[in-house]
Amino acid sequence: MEELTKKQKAILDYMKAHVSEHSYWPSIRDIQAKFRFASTNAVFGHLQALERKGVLQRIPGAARAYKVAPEATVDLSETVIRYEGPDENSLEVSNIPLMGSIAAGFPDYTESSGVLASIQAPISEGSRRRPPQSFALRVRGDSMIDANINDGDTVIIEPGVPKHGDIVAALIDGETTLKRLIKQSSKVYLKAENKNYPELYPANELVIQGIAKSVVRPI
Amino acid sequence: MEELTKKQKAILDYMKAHVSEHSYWPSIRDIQAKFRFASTNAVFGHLQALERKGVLQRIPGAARAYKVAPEATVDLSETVIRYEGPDENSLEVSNIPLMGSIAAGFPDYTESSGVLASIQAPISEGSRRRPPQSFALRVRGDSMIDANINDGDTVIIEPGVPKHGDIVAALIDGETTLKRLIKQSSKVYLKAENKNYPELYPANELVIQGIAKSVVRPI
DNA sequence: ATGTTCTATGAAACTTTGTTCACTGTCAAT
DNA sequence: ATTGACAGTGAACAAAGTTTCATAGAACAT
Repeated sequence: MEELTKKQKAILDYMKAHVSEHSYWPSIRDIQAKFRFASTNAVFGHLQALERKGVLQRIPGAARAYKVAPEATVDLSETVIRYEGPDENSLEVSNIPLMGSIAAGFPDYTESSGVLASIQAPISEGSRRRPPQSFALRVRGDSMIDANINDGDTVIIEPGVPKHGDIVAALIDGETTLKRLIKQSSKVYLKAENKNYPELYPANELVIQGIAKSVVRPI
Repeated sequence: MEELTKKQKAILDYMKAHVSEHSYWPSIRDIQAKFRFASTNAVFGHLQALERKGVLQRIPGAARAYKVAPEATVDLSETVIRYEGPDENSLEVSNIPLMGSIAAGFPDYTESSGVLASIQAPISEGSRRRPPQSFALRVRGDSMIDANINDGDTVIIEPGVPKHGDIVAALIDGETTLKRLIKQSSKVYLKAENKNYPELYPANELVIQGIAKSVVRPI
C-alpha cells in the first residue's frame, strides 16, 4: 500500500473522528475549515489522493458520502505463508461506528442503538494500542456453516501463528476470507466448512491476518 | 413517546439500513425514490415528524446528516416488570476493535472494498453514561439450545426495556436465568428454548436485568 | 358542519456541496 | 535547468440537496 502523507492521514483521521462523533461525514468545507485551508480544492486534492491510495472511497457527486476501506492491499511475492496482523489503517477503521445502528445517538450519548451487538468498540482516544490486538470481522456468506459460523456473525480475530486446523482470516489473492487452515507436508491450503465449496489453493501468497477465536452472533 | 406511524417507521428503518449498508445517510431524494413519492416534500414531512417524535435528529441544511436516538423507547410498564441493572461484580466486556467485513463465501461478493464493520459498542470507559452499560454472562446449562445458545457460551446483556419475545437475563427466585420473555395480555412469563423445560411463571415480581443482544462462542 | 391532523402533490427558491479551471510555489530527482 | 510530483490559492460553476409555498383529499374528533 502506498504510503499516506501526514496531511492525508490527518484528514482521514479527522473524517473518521467526525463520523464517530456525529454519525455523519463532514463536507469538504467542514474539512477545509478544520485545517484552515483557503480553498476547498486543497481538500479536494487530498481526497483524491486518499481515494487513489485505496483507503477511501468517494461517491461522486454525493454529499457527505464516503466509505473507508478496511483492506490492506498486498504487495509480496513468492513465499507461501506470511503472517500479518491488522495494520494500522485497519485498526482505525474500527473507529467508525456506521453500521446497522450507527454510533449515532444524540450528543453525549455513545450507545449501541439496540439492534446490534455489544462488542466494545475501539475507542479512538489517543494512540496507545500496539500490535497484538484483537479485532472483529463481520462474516458474509455461508462457506463456514458447518463450523456453525453463519452469515451476519462476527468473528473475533487474534493475531498469532496459526496451527493446522485453525480457522483463520486470510488474505488470499487480495481477498480476505475466513476458512480453516490445512497444513500438510506437501501443501498448505484453505478449506471451507461447507461441502459445496471447493478448497482454496493460494496462487502466489497466503497472508494470514489472524486466528478466529470466537464467534459473536446477534440475537 | 409518541408512536410512530407505519410509514414513519418504514422510513426510519430504511435510513438505518442505508447507513448500515453504505456507511452514509440517504438523501431526501434517495428516500423519495425508495418510497415512490412524487414530491420530496412528502419525505420532508415525515422527517419532521420523526424529529418531533424524538427518534431522529436532523442537522438543518446539511446534506445526508442525521443522528438517531437510542432505540430503547417504550413498551408498557403497566405489568409487573421491574428493571434492574447489573451489579458490581459483573464482567466487563472486553475491548475488541472492529475491523470490517470478511467473506466466508465465494469471492463473488466483492462489492468494492468498502464494506464496513457492523458493530458499535458501548464504550465502557467508566464515567458518564449511567444506564446503558453492557455486561457479559457465561451461560450454563442447555435450556436455550433451541435458540442456539449453548452451555459455555457467553451472552452480552444490555440494559433496556424488554419487548415481547426478547431473550432476557432475569432474576427469578434469587437466581439469574436466561430465558425468552413472553408478554401476553393476561400474563407475563419466561420460556426456555428447550422442550424439556417448563415455562416459568413469576411469583410476585419479575426482575429483568437486561436484554440479550448477542452470543459469543469460543471456537 | 367544522376544524385539525396526517399525508401527499407540484413547483419553485435557495443553500450546500462537489467539481473544475487557471495559476503559484516548493522540493527532490533527472 | 528542467521535469514532475505535491500542496496550495482563488474564483466560478453546476449538481445535489434541503426547504418553503400553495393546495388538497381522507380520516377523525369536536
